[in-house]
Amino acid sequence: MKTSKDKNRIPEATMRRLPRYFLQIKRLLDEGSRYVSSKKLGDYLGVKGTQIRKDLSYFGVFGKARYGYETLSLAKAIKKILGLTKQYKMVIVGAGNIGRALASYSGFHTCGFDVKYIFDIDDKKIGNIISGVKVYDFNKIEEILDKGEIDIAIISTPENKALQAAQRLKDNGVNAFYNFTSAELNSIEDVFIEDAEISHGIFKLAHRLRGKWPRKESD
Amino acid sequence: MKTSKDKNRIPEATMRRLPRYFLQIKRLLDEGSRYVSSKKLGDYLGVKGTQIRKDLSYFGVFGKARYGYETLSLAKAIKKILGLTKQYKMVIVGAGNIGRALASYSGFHTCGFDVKYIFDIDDKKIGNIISGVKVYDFNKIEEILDKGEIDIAIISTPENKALQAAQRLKDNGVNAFYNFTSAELNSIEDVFIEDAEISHGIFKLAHRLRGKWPRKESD
DNA sequence: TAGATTGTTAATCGATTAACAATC
DNA sequence: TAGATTGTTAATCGATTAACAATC
Repeated sequence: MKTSKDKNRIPEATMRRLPRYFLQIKRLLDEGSRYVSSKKLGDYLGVKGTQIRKDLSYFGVFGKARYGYETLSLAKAIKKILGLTKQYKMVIVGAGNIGRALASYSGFHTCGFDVKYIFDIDDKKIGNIISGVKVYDFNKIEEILDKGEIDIAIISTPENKALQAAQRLKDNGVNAFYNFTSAELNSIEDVFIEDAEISHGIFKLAHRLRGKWPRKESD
Repeated sequence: MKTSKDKNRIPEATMRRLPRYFLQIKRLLDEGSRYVSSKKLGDYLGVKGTQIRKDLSYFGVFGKARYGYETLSLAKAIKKILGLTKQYKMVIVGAGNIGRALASYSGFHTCGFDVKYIFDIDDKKIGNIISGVKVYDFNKIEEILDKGEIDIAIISTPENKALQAAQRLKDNGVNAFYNFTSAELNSIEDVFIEDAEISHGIFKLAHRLRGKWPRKESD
């Protein structure tokens, strides 16, 4: 496991907030706001102004005293930080309920994430078209994918197939995984993993409902 | 915003790990393991043994020196902590791609989360049955729901409808929300909110692919 | 017993925030 | 100018982990 002890490393907490900053700034842009202060942006998101200024300072993003941040250039800066200036090619592995929903998810396409292939092992699904994307036989994946062609794989298989699927994708040159199963993919070396297991969130809600605190992570 | 400064408060970071502990222990139970050490459990999850022992100590969960933790009683303890000993009644608001996938998501039902109603405002969807659950007219929600009947609402509407939908649900006695939209629901007072916006995760992956660090949040 | 593993303490590390001089 | 807001420093707060006596 390659851990960077880089002094210039971006704090994880900052990275968790950045997508929310980005989406809120896009909303402000849509409304025609030209400037936004860290205070005002923070109020929208339940974050303190100092926090936002500090987060942005890691990236050398500068506002103007008295005016705040220019929305358009801030949006561009965060877009660059988040790596949204290039296109990403994705595959979805597992054409179940979640996989199909993700294939149709508009948020990917509008931000430069293109689903190129969907894979499954079910003959009834292979050959189908989901949101304009064809379902291929996962067992023929080596014939279909060029090495290095795919940037990100979404894993939406049954839990007990997730690890072997991800490993096989890695062997084919994929090294970023968005994992929607509850499987632990930690054992795969030298790849990026983002977990998005749905039941985790509902467990946390259940805990808070029982215990009655706190309302949000950020509280 | 009611923020507990309780000294006995469970750290957020602990709460984020607990669901993963729970699922891994269930896997171990399925394999027939009767005991597991904090070291071994941690190795499965990429977490240090001390971390696990500390997390569990907040809840007064005790292992046995030399043996570790008894899997069955540990599973029961975490189940209780997470509030999974009771049933939760849910509604899904928005019968789009994500809403339909969630209605069919087996992870909810098997853990005691029951989807009672699905709501939408589209006449073409109202009256349909999705995974055995009927789609109702959101505009008649007050006639359909008894106050206090519903524990958790899943928000899977378009972004620009999310806030008003959640507010209307709150007015009908719902005070926990699992938000799958990118809308910010912070402005609703005195409710529990868990965000699960899909694009946030893919943004973080894109950032790491660009910058090449770090592989996982936990690294 | 011997040794593996516990729960807890204290040290370290990282993230948040109050305070404030600089500045537009 | 006057005052709002910035970027940064230093203090605080919270989370992780090394160390270790206790214990099964």
